[in-house]
Amino acid sequence: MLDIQLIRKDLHAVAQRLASRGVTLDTPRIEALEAERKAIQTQTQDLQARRNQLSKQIGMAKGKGEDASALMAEVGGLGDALKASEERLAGIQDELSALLMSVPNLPHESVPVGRSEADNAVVRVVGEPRVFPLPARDHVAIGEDLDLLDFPTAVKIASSRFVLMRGDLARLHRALVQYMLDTHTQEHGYEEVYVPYLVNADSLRGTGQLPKFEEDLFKLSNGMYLIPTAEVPVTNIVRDEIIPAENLPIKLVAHTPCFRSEAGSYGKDTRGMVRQHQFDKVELVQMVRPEDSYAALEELIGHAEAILRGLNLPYRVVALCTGDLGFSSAKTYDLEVWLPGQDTYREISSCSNFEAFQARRMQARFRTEKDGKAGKPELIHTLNGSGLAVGRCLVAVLENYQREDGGVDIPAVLQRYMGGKTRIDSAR
RNA sequence: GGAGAGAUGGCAGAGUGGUCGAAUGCACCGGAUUCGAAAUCCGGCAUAGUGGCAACACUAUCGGGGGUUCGAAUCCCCCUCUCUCCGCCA
Repeated sequence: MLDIQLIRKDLHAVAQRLASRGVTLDTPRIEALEAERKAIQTQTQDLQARRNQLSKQIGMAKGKGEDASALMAEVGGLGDALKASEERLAGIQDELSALLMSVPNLPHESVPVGRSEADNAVVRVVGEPRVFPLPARDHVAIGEDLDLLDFPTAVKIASSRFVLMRGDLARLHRALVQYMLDTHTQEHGYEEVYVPYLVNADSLRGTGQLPKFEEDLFKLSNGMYLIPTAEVPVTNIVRDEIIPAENLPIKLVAHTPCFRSEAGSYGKDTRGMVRQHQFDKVELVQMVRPEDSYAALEELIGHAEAILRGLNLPYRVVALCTGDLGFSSAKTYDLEVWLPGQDTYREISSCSNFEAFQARRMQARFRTEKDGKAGKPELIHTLNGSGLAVGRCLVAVLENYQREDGGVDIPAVLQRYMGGKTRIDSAR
């Protein structure tokens, strides 16, 4: 959510910045609503003040045993006008807040201006794609030939866009999780948290998935939702909290499954485990002071990169352009890993600075002390990034570490989580 | 799942229709006292919003939502959560 004060003060500048992401703000509607809100709110409050004053007089008169019927008649005359005024005000405020909740964040000034993915800026390229003597196979062929990757059975059990992994592949998946968690907790200073995988609507509103993106979520019959990312439960830890300034920054890491309905993505990435209804992710979340958030974003993308460097996977860092930014983000870097089987870079992590956008929705604040005096609560800045998407990372390992004999080498950093194994061989 | 009790300021806890945004205590902040501290005394101490250059004024908020009333922390309805007991359970 944007700052309503900013919208009141500088509506056209806000509209201009939103235009760079391809969003049109209905400025005449907002201006009209604001003007009416101002008039009606003042009128309502005046009427309420009058009612309160008269009611108090009635109380005093009755206390003294005096007749209060004249006063009661006067305040009775206020009733209809007050009720109408209050209802009108509530209507305007509902409309304004609905409008405000559906407005995306403003892009940071450093974000490249552009309309689509094609306009994103490559920030750096790390590692060189390995050259294979034969055309590289994709992870589906590799995994199925090893008898460790099974889509048909997953379809039988659940539906399309689910996967079943067996044996060493399932273990390699777990090894990736362990490696990521250990690296982030032991080397990057994150605290590991275990969180609910079901969340309520308030939490989803807090991080920005609701109200606009309900169709992307799995909703349960009790009104709760399966989490689409650990960002939701982890970031909402600080919802409605006032954090002592000395506790910042807060750096949390969580491993969770993620559930996405993938509505509207029919036909995209139908082969393999790149786009699934259920996948695991290790998620990094930071809550920081506003002045520190852009430094924290650089740190965050570095932490995600460290995993790929440790696995010796080629990748590149991309700065999303204004038109490609997510709803809540002010600035996003994507991490794209090289997939030899697809002969392309594919997104494996997304690191974003939301500035105060989520914090304002969540009322997540911190309190500073100035000269020993408690200062006013101020909104924190929130960030998060995948560190990394586990399923896609597994795909990258399979495709980059494939052997000509059909086996897969196990990256050196994962071998300790694989009981010392150095390669996965066919069971056949 | 069944039965009962409860939710009030940072904490504890009063308040059951009227000058209640809310007694009192603790905690916290400022001052007095002190060489300094403790103790004591005095004062302050919620959040959000609206109008205003400002001083300030007004409005809303006693778990959440709705209702009754001139007036609701207080009465009524719905919901959520917490606690106790029973049942079930990894």
